[in-house]
Amino acid sequence: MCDKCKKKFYMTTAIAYTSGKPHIGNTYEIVLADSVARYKRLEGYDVFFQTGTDEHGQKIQLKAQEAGISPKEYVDQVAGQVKDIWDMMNTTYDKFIRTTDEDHERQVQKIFKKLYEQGDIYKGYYEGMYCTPCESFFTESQLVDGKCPDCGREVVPAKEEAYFFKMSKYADRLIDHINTHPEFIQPVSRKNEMMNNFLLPGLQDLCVSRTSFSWGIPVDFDSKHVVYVWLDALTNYITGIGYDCDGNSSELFEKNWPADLHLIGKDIIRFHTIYWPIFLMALDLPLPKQIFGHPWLLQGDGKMSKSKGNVLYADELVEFFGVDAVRYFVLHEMPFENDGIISWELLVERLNSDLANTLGNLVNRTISMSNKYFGGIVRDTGVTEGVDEELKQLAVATAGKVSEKMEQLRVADAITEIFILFKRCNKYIDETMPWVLAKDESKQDRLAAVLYHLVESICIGTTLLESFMPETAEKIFAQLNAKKRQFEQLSEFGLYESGTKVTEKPEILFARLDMKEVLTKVEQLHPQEEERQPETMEEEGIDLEPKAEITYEDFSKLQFQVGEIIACEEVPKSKKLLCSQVRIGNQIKQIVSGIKAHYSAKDMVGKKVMVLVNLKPAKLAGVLSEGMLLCAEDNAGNLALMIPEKKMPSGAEIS
RNA sequence: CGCGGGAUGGAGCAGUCUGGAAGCUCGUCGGGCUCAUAACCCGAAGGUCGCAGGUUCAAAUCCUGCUCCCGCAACCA
Repeated sequence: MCDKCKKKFYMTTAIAYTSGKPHIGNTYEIVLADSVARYKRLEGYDVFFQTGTDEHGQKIQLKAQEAGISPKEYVDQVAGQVKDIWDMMNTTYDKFIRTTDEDHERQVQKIFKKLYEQGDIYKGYYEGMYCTPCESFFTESQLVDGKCPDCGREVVPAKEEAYFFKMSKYADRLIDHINTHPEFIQPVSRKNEMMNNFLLPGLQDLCVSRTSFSWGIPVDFDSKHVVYVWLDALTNYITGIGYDCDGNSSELFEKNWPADLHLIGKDIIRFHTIYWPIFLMALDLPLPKQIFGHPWLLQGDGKMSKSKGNVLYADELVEFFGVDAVRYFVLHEMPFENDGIISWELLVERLNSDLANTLGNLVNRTISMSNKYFGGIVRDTGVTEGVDEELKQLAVATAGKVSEKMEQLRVADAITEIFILFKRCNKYIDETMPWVLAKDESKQDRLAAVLYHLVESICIGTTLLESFMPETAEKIFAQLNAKKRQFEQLSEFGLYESGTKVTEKPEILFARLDMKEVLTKVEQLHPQEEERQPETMEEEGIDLEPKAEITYEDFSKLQFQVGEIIACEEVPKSKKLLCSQVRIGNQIKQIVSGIKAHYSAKDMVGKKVMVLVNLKPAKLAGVLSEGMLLCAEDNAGNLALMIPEKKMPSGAEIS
C-alpha cells in the first residue's frame, strides 16, 4: 500500500498531570495506547499517536513552592520523568505535547477569546462565602457554624469574578450525537452513566477561569484570570497537531482531525464525552469518533500497601521482569470493563507460565531441534500429514481473530488469541514427536517439514506479537533469521524462506523466576513493617517531621482531661465516624472521631480516654463534635486510644 | 436514602445487554513424553454463579428486597 492511500488514524492518551511521578496505573494507559497504535500500523493505517503532560494548576504551583523552585522548573522535571518512563516502556508516540508549550498556550488564548467573542463564554461571578484571611471561597454547606471551616473566623458573602462556558446551549446536540453514534462512548455502560447523571438532568455552566492562582495560561484580554483546567487540557488534542482557530491550521491537523480514538481513564470520561465535544461544537469542529474509558489497574488484594512493601512503579517492575514482561502483564491482565489487579505474585506467575513456558520454551525447543537435527537449516520439504492442517488453519486464522478483538479494543483477548497459536504449536510438537522421527532415517524429510511448520507458525504469531511485545518479537525474528511479515501475508502459510539457518545458540527469552526469591528481594527493597506482635519485639521507631517549638504558654492553652465514654454509636452516612457521649467530670460532651475502622461502637463504651476538651466545636458529617479523643497512630494507620495507665476518675486533668 | 463499581471452583478473570447443558488462564492431583527454560502434552478433582424471594418450560443472565466488599465524594477535630 502506498503511503498516500493509507487510511489515517489519529489517537491520543490523556495527558498526564505533572504533580508527581507516574505510577503503574498511569503507565498502563500509555502501553495500552502504544499497543493499539502499533497494531493499527501493522494493519496498514497511517497512525499519529499523541501523548503528553498537563502542567498547569494550583496544585503544581504549590508543589513547586514546597520544592523551592519555579513552577516551570518543577514541571520540566516531572515532564522529563514522565517522558523517560514512556520511553522506557518502548512506546511509539509521534508527539509529546506539554501544555506549557508556547504554541499550545498561544492557541488556548485565541480559542478562549474566540469563544468569548462569539458568546459561548461569558463573564460571571462565582458566588459564595469568602474568608478574607484564608483567601478562600466556601459554599453555605461547607461552613462550620456559619464560619470559615479553616480558621473559624467570620466569612462574608462575596463574589469572585470568573468566566463560564455556556454548556446548556449545546446539550441537545450532544445528546443527539451520543444517541445516534453508539460507538462514541466505550464501553457502552459508561454512556448510560453520562446520560443519566449529567446530560439528561441538565448541564451546569462550566467555570473556565480562575483568579485565585497564577500558574496557568493567562486570559489575554483580562489578565487577572488564568484559563482553568479543561479548556487548557482538552484542547491539547487539537493544538498538538497544529489547529489554529483563525483558520490557519496545519496540514497535519487537516489530515488527522477528527481524532479516531481518545484513550482515557474511566475517571475522566465525563470531561471527554461532555465538555470536550461541546467545546468542539463551539469551535465548529467535528467530534472525535470514539472515546474509550479504560478501567484501572489496582494493586494487590487491598491489603497490599506501603507497609507490605508492594507499591508498584513501572521502572522497578521493569528492573525485575523486563519491559516486555511488564507490557504483557498490564495488557493481558487488564480486563475490558472492570478493574484489574496487579501484584508481584501475579506478575511472576504470568511471566513463568505464559512467557517462559509457553512462548520462550517453544521458541527455544524449536531452534534447538533445528540445530540438533539439521545443523540449524530449516527446510520446507512439503511432506505433510493430516495433523498439520489444524496447525496451519489456526496460524492463518489468527490475524483475523486478533484484528477482531483489537477492533473492539479488547487488547487482553487479542493477546490471548496469539498465545492460543503458541500453545497449539507446543501441542503440535507432541503430536508429531520430532525426536521419534529423528531416529528414523527415512523420516528425515517429514522431520524437516515439522520443524518448518513450527518456525512458520512462530513467525506468524510473532508478527502479531510485535504490537504488544516489540522487543521480544525482534529477538525471536533475529533468532529465526526471519523478518516481520506484512499484515496481508499473515493469511498465507509457508512464507518462511526454505533453507534459512536459525541461530546456533538460542538465547533464553524469558528466564523463569522463583517466586520466593522475587518476594524476598521485593521485601528487601521495601522492608516490611514489623508485624504488630502484642508482647515484646523491638519496634521500628517512627520519626515525624519536627514541628516548631512551642512555649509552655502555648501548651497550657490546651486542656486535657480524662473522659469516660458512656455511650457510643456510629454516625449514619459516614464511613469512619463514631459519635461518643463522653462524661468529663459532671458534664457530658459529644465527640465525633474517625476511628470506626479500629473500634466498634460497643468497644468504646466504658473506656476512660484522654480528651482534648477545649477544642472549638465543629460539625462532622452534620454531627456536632465538642472535643477530640486522642489516639496514637502508627505508620500503617492503626489507631490506639490513649488510656490512663492507672485508674483515674473521669474529669481528672492531664497535664 | 451522596455517586458509582463489584460478589462465578484455591488465585485472577470471561459469560449477564440479546435467558437455553457453568467457561478461560494459573495452581493442585494423576498419567504421558524427553526436543526444551523441573519446561511440553493428556486426563481428573474442585463451583447451591453473595443471600432471599419472584417471572419463566428454562435464570449466573430478567424483576424485587437484603448482606458484604471496593473506589470517589464527605469537615478523617
